[in-house]
Amino acid sequence: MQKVTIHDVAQYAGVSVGSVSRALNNYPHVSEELKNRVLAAATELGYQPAFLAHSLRRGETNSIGFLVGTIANPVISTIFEAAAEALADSGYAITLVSSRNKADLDIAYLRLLASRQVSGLIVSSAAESQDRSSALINNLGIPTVMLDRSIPFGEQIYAVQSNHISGVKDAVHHLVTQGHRHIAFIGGPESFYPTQQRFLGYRKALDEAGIPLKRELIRFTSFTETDALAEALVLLRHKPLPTALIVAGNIILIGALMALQDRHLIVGRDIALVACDDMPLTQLYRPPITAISRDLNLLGKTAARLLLRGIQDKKGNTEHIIKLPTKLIIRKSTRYIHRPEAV
Amino acid sequence: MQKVTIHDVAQYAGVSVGSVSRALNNYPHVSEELKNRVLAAATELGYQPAFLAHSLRRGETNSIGFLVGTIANPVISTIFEAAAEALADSGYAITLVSSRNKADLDIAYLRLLASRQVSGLIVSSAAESQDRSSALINNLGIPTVMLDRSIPFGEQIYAVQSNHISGVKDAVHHLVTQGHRHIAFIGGPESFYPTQQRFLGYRKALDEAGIPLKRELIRFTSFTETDALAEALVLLRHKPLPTALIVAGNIILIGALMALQDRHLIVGRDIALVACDDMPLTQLYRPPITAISRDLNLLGKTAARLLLRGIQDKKGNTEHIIKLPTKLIIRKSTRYIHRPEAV
DNA sequence: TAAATTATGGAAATCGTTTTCCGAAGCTCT
DNA sequence: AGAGCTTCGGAAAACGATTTCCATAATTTA
Repeated sequence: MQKVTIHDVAQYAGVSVGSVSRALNNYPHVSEELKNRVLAAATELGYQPAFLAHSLRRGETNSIGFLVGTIANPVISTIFEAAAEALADSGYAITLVSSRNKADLDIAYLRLLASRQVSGLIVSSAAESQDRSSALINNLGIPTVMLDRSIPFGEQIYAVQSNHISGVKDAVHHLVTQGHRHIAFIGGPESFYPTQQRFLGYRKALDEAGIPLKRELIRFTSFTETDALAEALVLLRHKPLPTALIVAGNIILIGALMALQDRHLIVGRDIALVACDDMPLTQLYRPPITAISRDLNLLGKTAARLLLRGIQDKKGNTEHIIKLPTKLIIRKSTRYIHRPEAV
Repeated sequence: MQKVTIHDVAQYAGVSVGSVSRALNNYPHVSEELKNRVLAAATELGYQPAFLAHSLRRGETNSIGFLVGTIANPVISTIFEAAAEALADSGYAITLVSSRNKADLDIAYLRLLASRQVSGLIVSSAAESQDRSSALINNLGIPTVMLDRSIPFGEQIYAVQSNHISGVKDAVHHLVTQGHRHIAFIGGPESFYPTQQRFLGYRKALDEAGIPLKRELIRFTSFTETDALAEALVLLRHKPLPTALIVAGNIILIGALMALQDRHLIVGRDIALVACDDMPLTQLYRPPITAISRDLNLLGKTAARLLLRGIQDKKGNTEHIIKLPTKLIIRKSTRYIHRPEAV
């Protein structure tokens, strides 16, 4: 299992190293006969071009960097899986780094990926201060796709986003139709783009329905289940109890469900519940939970496609932001008609 | 943002390139003064050694390859997250490839990772024919840790496994204590190591309890929810209905729960349920589901530690297989005492 | 037939580091 | 004063491929 170099192939095939390189890289002015001979020798010897030497000379690594806040989140990992398949089909390998949503690590990892000369970047981190990493991404000069984030100014920076605004608006409208007027909202950090968008949809929909915004029905939390549990408990201890709850985030949902169980509130009977992202938990919960669904697979594939185009086109003549739809899936958790109590 | 090379640093600091390299790599025979001057110049210019050139010369990439069947599985992604943190702390970056449990892709990706000269390998794929990939891993000569898999013969091959046997045995004993005698089992592919181990525990425990094995209470399925649903339905249509069901796999669990809901069977009342791996779904389901739990974080950390040791120690004087415990967490899904009906 | 094109070989430069080898200067220690 | 050690510079080899430059033979085209 010694490493077989291009010289070995050249010698084995009885040709020069230059010819081997030309044959292997589909250069012009190379005869079919020689090409076949080289290819045969290469497979015979099990030759694989040394990645490092190849990349050093070529100046590109055929690998892309993927930065996430955590991969231990089914939504993220599903998106990654889809993107990874598309990228692998195009011959790219992925270096995945997880910053645990720490801004310092975001910076460090971006530098790491840059120093490894990745051909492209997909970023889905959620650290509090996005300013520094945005500035860095701008300076790097590497084609970058942001996943469900607002994008920096740069030329080579793209984004694929979900239409959270219309998703949450649909949900609120649905709740209002059911008779709800005390609709609570709990989401991730206020600085977090999807939270902002969802909250915006929440406000717009309430406004359209002529329902005044009540600050005490709104909570923002970190990404941990325990924090979400604590914040949800605050919400559920409010008198009068909100009749509906919109949970903006799949991790937040876990904390919210814990809080509901802790308060012995039955979903769909004591309180209506809407979740963001349709996952096994929302489908299988008793009762099944109404969810603002989106195609995570499509999200990942689109990100990969956008990045590949960005790597090829040096001129940014493609769309920079792609917005994907959401779809409200109504289930039993919101299907009981709520009769507003007298005030 | 031009690339600044070691020559620039040398010139800027007024020293030779050799001295820069020696200073940066902590070589002996280099004065404090020169070292500081070089370091200052390096930070001043924002110098970062070119990864490719560095690795090419050094012969190691400081990166490890991670092969999974799919990362879109919370169990896998949680393990990955833990391992990634430990590896990153030691300065390694991870190239993650997902084979979608296809044997051909396993082989292709292993070759890819090898050609990229990864320093180590963590493998958690689950393709049907493990023979070819095992042979390949053997030949690669790269330190490798198998995650919850049986290990090939090789010198540099390690594994960290969970004690599924005792876990399932505990579960069966618990069910028997509750009065159950018709205990069904549904798991992943029969060739899949964790399935084999869990099934072994099932058989042993039944044997110890003096309960004969009934073939019609046992189903194996693929990794997809839809297949699991179909197989579970077969099981649940059996007359008489088994009074308890052990589900070996978190994806399988999704299909099983779908089947139970389809048959309008209430978990814990109509049938007792035990799941493998304690996840949000098992904790939050109504009623909460008894689970054979294991510390996924520890699993990942242990794999990373084992691999790092394997990379340093060339002599294999460390333990090659580490077995981690499981713990039965009893919840309401098995807490109703079952009264065996007269036959 | 002259000119142009095609197909190859051979040698060398290049990518940016690390590493080695040799030499020189300075210093310390008997 | 000579031996030995430390500290550095300068040059060059290596890592393994790609790429370029030039030369040469064979073939085609004008």
